[in-house]
Amino acid sequence: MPVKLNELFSALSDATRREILIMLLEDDMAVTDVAHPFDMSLPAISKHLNILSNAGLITQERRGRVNWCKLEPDGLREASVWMLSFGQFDIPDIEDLERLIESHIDLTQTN
Amino acid sequence: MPVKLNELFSALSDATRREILIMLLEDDMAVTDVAHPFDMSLPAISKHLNILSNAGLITQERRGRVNWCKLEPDGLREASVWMLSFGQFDIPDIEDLERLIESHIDLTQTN
DNA sequence: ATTATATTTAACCATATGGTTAAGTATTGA
DNA sequence: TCAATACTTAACCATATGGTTAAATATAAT
Repeated sequence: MPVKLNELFSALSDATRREILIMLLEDDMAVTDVAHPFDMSLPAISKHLNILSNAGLITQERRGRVNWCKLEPDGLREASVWMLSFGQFDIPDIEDLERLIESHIDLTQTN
Repeated sequence: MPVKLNELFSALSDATRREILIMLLEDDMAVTDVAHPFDMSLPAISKHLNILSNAGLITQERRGRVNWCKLEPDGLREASVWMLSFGQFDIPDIEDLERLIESHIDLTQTN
């Protein structure tokens, strides 16, 4: 099942969903725990997680009554290939990248 | 003026707009010429071009009565950094990338 | 068996999105 | 000057999106 660029980019276009991805970078999480930091209802978060699943960015695995959410890093690959293949810009400086990875602050841009 | 990830990813989530970007990869184009291959009204294309402009993906420069559209490749950089900094996946194989760049077929995915 | 926990589903709502057609604005050409 | 060209703007419409609350479901704990 090929990743769909529409759904992939659309999933990434929402700040809440990007924040969820960043949280999942740390560790797998239950839905309730994903929801906790957000000023938003649980059903709203549940919807966001479905959108991320459909975009192939996360997977969910139910064990008992908790649904574990796990980052699916391969999901980003297709979009990154699409963008890189524009080839008009350099791959960003590796040190900038490392700095970004170390502190995720720059990733959490909310708009 | 920092690029906004919401607007950037949202702009990229539409197949028409991605096709427009690919067209502009070849050369700058007038609005009418951008619109030509699409089965869609001129105002619709005009709106898409505005969205791409606001996302920083293109610039428009009016000379006389024609509005020239130009790809702004730096616009993609911020989103690519965001994605690459997830760092969980390898930068795609350079040969895959070159193959993609040579034939844009894989870029024109319509969904 | 009953209750609490974890989550999804359903119904609803306001606003955003992507399209349309019709009218408006410049600029160019005859 | 008048008409054609190259757009943009306005008004509208259907559907999508992102949120809500209330009810339903399934598992776990008492």
